[in-house]
Amino acid sequence: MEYTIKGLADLAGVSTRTLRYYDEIGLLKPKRINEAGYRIYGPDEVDTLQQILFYRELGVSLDEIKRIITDPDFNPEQALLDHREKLRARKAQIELLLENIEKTLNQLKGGKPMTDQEKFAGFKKKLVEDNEKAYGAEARKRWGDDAVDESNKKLLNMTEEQYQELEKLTAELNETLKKAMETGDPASPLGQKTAALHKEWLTFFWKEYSKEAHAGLAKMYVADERFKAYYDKIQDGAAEFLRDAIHIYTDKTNE
Amino acid sequence: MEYTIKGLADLAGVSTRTLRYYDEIGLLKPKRINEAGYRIYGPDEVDTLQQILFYRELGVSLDEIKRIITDPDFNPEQALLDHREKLRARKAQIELLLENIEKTLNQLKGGKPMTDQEKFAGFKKKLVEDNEKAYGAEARKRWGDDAVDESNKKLLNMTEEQYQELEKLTAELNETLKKAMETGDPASPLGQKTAALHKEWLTFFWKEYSKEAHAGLAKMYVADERFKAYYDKIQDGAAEFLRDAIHIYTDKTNE
DNA sequence: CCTTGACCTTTCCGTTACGTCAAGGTGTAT
DNA sequence: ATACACCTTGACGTAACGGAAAGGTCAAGG
Repeated sequence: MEYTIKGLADLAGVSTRTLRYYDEIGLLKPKRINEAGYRIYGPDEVDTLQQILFYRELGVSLDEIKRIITDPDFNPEQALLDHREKLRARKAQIELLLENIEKTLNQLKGGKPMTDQEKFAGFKKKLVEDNEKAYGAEARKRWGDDAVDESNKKLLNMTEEQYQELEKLTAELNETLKKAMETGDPASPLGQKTAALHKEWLTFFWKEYSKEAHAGLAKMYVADERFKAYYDKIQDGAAEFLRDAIHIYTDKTNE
Repeated sequence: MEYTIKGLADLAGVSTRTLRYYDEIGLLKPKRINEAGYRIYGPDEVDTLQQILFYRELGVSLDEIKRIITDPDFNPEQALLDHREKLRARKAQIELLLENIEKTLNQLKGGKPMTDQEKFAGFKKKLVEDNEKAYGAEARKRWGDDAVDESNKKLLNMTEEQYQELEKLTAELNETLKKAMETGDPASPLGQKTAALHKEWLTFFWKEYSKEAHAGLAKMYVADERFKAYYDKIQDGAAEFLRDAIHIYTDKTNE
């Protein structure tokens, strides 16, 4: 099937100006030009336009799209799989915004107030994209740790200030844990200060604190390899020490 | 809570440049300017920015947003309800695109081929918006029948050509129906031609044709007030006549 | 006290992805 | 033969910022 410029434009729901522009920048050249100078598009161009629109829909710049689809290694199937992932992420974002609306409506009707943070949940589209790019170890090499940390911070929806406070608290926690381990006793004042700091640290991530959950997390610190490795890097046996300290801490405040 | 420009920017996930621009165009003025000339934002500005971002997310121009939120009749709750509707529509559009991807992937793997129309299903975002605006009888007054017809055509995902063919066919069907009714006999050649034309007309909307479904639709034409009114406007009793003609037609080709 | 470094200001030019004329050629249905 | 709906190439306009220049402000640390 062959199309004139308006035929293809109507088919795809874009303007003829758009198709001429795509021709101009070399993104989508017509299959041929007829005697009268008209642009004639064929089946291949139809499929390419479909791919272009998928990328455009996802906010990729035309320049980038051109780079991608003219790449000799371009794999249409993989591209579609990528699109699917992105679209699912976008769907999730919309669901976040819908939740946000429900909360805001609730607040308007005299329900519980929202924090300023919550008011902007779901809007950080670009940041989510950045995170996607930054995902994985390879990203750290390509953009450096700073970029990845930046992205994480944004994902956590924190202000600069809060993030710095978290960093400080993390450092203090690790420092105190190290010192406490020198005493060798999880029940010692330093050991218990570590547990208290850990509770404070947790409030950055948890909406509500409960002793049970805290104690449960402590157990997991030893059971889960990833957590264990993180704490053992500070000092060998740190995960176990922290677990014990937390258990004593949560038991103590229980009575 | 008060924020400096970067504080609010970080909170909302926008750039400071964006906030300065919003100030410049009068969309979001800071609560006050301090002695040093710094922009200081308060709680009201936080809430306004949230509303702005909702509208922006939905593709409303900043000019339009300004008009909306400075309107003395502006109702924040109604606005949120509107946002919710739009977001749900967008979610539906994404689901359409996801279906499109599945189909395209299936075709790549040697599954059944897609029509060129299908390849662009889900992309007509602007057209869907237009349709939303054009929805309801009031819209016909405001934009005229042409605009609404245009929108309908696009929604049906037809090319200009196909649409013209449909219009022609519709006219021919109505014409033939009128003439056939003069004979008074649904079984007459003209009556049967009407039924045949109706079948052809149906293929514009149905993916697959079956005599049973066709006969069923004919019954509905009489039972459903809306359909009955449409055909009776052509001539009184037209719905019944067409139903009978179709029943004879589908019975005949049955044997 | 003085210097850093992260903030803040205004001004101005650049960019992307087209929309919108303008001025003219083409194709075909009546 | 004349509409009328197509097509062409310029060329200018636009929205919503990004980014750089040139400079003022402020809290923290040596």
